[in-house]
Amino acid sequence: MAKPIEIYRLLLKRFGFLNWWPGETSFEVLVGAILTQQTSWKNVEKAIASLKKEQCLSLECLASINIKSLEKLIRPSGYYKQKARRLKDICSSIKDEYGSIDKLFSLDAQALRKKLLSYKGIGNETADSIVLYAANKPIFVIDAYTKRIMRRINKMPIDISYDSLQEYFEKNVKRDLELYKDMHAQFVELGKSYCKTIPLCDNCPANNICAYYESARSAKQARHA
DNA sequence: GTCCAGGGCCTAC
DNA sequence: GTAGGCCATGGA
Repeated sequence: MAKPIEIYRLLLKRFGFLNWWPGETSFEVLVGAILTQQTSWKNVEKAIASLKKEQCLSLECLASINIKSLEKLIRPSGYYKQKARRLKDICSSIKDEYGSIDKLFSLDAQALRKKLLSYKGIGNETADSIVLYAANKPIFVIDAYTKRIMRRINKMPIDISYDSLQEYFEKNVKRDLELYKDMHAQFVELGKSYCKTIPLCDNCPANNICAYYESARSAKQARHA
């Protein structure tokens, strides 16, 4: 089994540090996390730009905006009716319960995760993305790419649960904010570039990474022999 | 024209 | 508790 940190080192060498999820504010990151569900980041950027242009990228504005206006603004991010309704409701709830994003983010990681999961429209991955990238608390984000890659490299079962895989990473990777951020980004980068929906492909660079890892391990074993 | 993206909810079994 | 359907735009 390749250790997660070893896979990460290979990816880091391949892609370089990714400085993922550039958002001007933690609130922008939170909004982006919801809008990017099953949607390419480029389309999310368009929606965020519209919100900024209308000066509505704030908890107060999104909590009170007319729903049709919001739908129009975030339309490029897809599922726009659903996302508009959920985004507005989530912002209203946060505003009523906490008054500000900072107050919400002052909860500890697990309490924050639990609170986020109680909002309709925020599931495991979105909650963890917000905890990690918006609230800056180290929690490991699992996504479809991570699952596929771990299946490919470490023969993890395809139907492994979110919680189990998260537990595996958090048990095997030193809890470090920047490491957790970049490691998830690296997995996504690899998945985006090469893995797509092919569960086990030939001539895929992910396999090169596997091969690279295997040869490195063989070399190490040879040295110790 | 077809496929799919930095998911999650609801319903049926 | 889980498989299947649904939500929808825009780029490759």
